Amino acid sequence: MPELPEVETIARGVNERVRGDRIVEVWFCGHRQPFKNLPEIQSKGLQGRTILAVHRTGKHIVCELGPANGKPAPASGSPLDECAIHSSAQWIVHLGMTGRLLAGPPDAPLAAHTHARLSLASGRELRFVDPRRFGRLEFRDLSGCPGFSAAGADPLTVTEEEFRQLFHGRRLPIKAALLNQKLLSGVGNIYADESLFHAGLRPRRQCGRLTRAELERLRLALREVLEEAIRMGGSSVSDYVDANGVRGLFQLEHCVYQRTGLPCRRCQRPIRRMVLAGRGTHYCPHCQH
DNA sequence: ACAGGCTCCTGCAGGC
DNA sequence: TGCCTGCAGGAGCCTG
Repeated sequence: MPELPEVETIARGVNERVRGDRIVEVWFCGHRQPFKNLPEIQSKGLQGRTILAVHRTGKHIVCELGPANGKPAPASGSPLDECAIHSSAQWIVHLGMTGRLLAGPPDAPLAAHTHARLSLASGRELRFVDPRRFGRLEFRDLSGCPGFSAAGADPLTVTEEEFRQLFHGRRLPIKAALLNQKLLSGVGNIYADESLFHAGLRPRRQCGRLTRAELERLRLALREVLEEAIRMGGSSVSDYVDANGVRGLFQLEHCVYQRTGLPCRRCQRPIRRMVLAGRGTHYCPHCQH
């Protein structure tokens, strides 16, 4: 399931391949599910636009687009901020659990559950594939509404003070809070479990009762785990692949996630599993307090 | 306002 | 072997 590191990896890969390319033709399959606004609106909106840049915001992939039938993209290498200023529309992709965004040759075999195909002027094709259809696609014309921004703080850049404020006075378990995208954008089940292990905190701890030192340990653990996972191209559990269709390696580094009954990498005692906030939750009862 | 539970959806694993 | 059931989960919605 794609979380921040997987989405970051995909966004970087797609950006390298399609930046500066122009959308020539759009094909959507008829399923209602993945479209936040109507496929006809998205199709019409996307056609003829140049992809200025592709980047990650929370768990969303944002394609910054130039004006309809407008000028070609700015020279490559120009900073993203500059592109964002000139961006006149966005295509926002959320991968849900099983979504893939692939940039490849048009004659690549068509995967089952392909919901969108964007033909590009270079001859490449950008495809959105999503078997479980939890993913979402949205087109935004920025002349009519503001650009997309994640609801929560980015766990890679959130400061100590901001982080503390997010959890202050809340009574829900820290694991549930980490999964709440309105607080932090980008953390999902894998990295919530892994960061709580590295911070030595039990997932059920009430967030309002964590000490200042514990919260800071968690913030740093979260950042370290996410940055390391990005370096390794993400975690490939389920069927995650990057923009090239290549699997990540961070699943080999997991300390608790999906390691129920296996020995803890630190104390050798068995990892336990429970259900919390409706999610499978993995922890070491000896190393986490 | 907040917290918890249900729902969507499909592929896969396990049991019989 | 083949069928059936249960489980996995992000996020929006509903309820208490």
